[in-house]
Amino acid sequence: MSSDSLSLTFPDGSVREFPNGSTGYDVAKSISPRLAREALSITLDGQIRDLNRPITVGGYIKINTWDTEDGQQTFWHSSAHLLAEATQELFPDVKFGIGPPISNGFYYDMDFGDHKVTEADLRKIEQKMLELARNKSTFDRIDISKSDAVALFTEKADPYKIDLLEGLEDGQITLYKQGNFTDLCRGPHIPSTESIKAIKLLHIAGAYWRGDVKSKQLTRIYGVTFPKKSMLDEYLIQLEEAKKRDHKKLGRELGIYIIDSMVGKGLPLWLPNGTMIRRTLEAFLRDEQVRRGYKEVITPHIGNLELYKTSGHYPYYADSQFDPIQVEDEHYMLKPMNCPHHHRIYSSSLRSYRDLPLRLAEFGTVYRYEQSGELNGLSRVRGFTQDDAHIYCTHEQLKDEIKNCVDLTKYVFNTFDMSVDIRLSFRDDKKDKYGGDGAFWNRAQTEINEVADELGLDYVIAPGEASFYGPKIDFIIKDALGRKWQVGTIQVDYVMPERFDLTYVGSDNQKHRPVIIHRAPFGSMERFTSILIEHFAGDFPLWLSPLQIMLIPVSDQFTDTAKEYEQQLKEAGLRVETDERNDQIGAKIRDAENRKIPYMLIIGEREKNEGTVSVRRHRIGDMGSLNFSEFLSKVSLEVKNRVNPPKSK
RNA sequence: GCCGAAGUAGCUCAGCUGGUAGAGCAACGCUCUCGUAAAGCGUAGGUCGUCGGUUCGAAUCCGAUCUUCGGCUCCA
Repeated sequence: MSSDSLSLTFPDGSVREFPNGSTGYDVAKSISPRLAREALSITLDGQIRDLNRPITVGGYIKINTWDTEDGQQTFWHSSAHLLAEATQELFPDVKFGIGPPISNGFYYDMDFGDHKVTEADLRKIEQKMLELARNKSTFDRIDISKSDAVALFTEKADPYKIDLLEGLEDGQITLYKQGNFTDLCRGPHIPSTESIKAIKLLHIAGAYWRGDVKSKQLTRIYGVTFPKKSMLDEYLIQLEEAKKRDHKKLGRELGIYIIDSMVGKGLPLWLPNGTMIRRTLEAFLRDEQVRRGYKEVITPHIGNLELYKTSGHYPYYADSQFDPIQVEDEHYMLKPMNCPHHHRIYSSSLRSYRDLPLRLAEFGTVYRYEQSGELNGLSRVRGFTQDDAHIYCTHEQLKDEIKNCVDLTKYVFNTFDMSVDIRLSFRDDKKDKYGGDGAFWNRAQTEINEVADELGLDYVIAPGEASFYGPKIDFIIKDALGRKWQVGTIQVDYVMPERFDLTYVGSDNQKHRPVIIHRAPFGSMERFTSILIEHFAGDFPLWLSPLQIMLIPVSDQFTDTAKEYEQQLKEAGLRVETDERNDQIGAKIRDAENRKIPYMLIIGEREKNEGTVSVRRHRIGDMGSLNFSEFLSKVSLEVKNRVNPPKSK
């Protein structure tokens, strides 16, 4: 290959030669004029680059249009610059922080001085952005020396940019300029503001500079942009749909839980319907755990402060615990976790290697002080119940036990057809964040990694996300609004056995240290329930639904027949009610549909005579008539198999 | 905790620049005895989150406070 030409490999595997110095635009144009028109950037060997930047080295190339994630990121990154330009026009004294693209749009952190940004400001900035976009300004890349860059931002009196520059090396500093706005930026950007056709600034938030609470709090403006107006409309409709699934809204409408200000912030009260769901979930997991050799225990809601000094949780997590309670001469803590209690159960008798693994499980309620601004419905609370268990095992048993935990966790999520992301949370190099011996840590991380590979898990490794006593496998799920929540977790712990001096007698008649696995498939019953509400949009599978069947007599002369069926269904273990109200059936059906009751049985003259029921399925509609006994066996099977609700729409 | 926004009937919301509150649904009562997403009529329900201030007069303006929501920070 001569230096005058470039060899580019395309996603379909084809390889083509281009003159050295060709731009992404040239390449796109050689494929089709339409692609050239729609291209936003290219990805060359995994790196996103400007469309109009000359390519000097060959490699794997992708042309990024709006339809690709890389294309959207480029688009939104440029949109952040447009937001900054518009803001600068309207508020010339504003200082700029950072403005990256995010998974659904972009933001820019800015220092508005004494000005408080309002909704009205957002609308004005939006208008200015649209106006500037129509100028069709190009995004121009400028290579600059560090000293020139410092001089430029000193002149602009932009302290945050100068702060950023301090962390950068000379020789790799670039600026991007569009219209009258120049920003320190590594890029890349779309060719011109022209393609930004629809803009919505969504909300204002405070954000600390560099994420540090001690730094100045800047004003963050979130926005989203699209190349077509219709896409924005569609996006806004989607947002509305997501809000309809919000567990805080459905939680109230379906009588699942309330948060009462007199009881306290972050302290949910489970209503009868919610309690039914939760108890059913607990029974589901309890049965599965019994099958897998767990023993259930019960421990109190408080514990002596000494317990948490021994574990190291106190004062390590003092900031997120409720203050100790003084009783006579002693101090007690509302328990922030269940482990220490379980460790003491382990210690309560001499353990032989023949006793291991010992798997102690508890639906244990814990209390943590969460900052008030962080509380959120059932997702983030101050008192919650973990489906906790601690597995005490020998080192030889560890990997199999981790596998069993992964298997159980996956079984749980599969039951609900939920997709989860798996994260291996390891430690980073901030040593004081973690307890225990470094050698134990390395061993535990290696073992977790090996298990994940042996099971063929699809995972990402997250340094710095470990707990203080050990690395973990975390299961992460997204809520209706795309926010991520950690649900299940599996943690390997070599630290607590040391701190609590846990031992077992081995076959060699010597004392040995067990290893502990902490695990919770649901994580927290509160959070998991919130995720379930949003996952099913309130349409729970039959086995979980608080009320499974509503009997609807056509008029009150059929109420007796309905009540007979109600009795038989109850005896079969189903949750049933008869709607005896003096309403027309249309109204009763509508009411049952709104309450998201899985089955409605309509009973009138015909059914009474034939011994049948007319079956209506929530969201599906009339399913015709069945003999009562046929219906009973159908629903019994549906409960037994934990069938997920039919998907429509 | 910090930044921003919002609190009017059980729920969803109206109430313009100050003249002491209004609708729909739900609830309750009566009538209708009804066939797959809303029958008709009527009744009751609010010291407008709370406290203070301005004013002849405050749901409306100002301050404080509480709660909730969206973020930030934190998360064993």
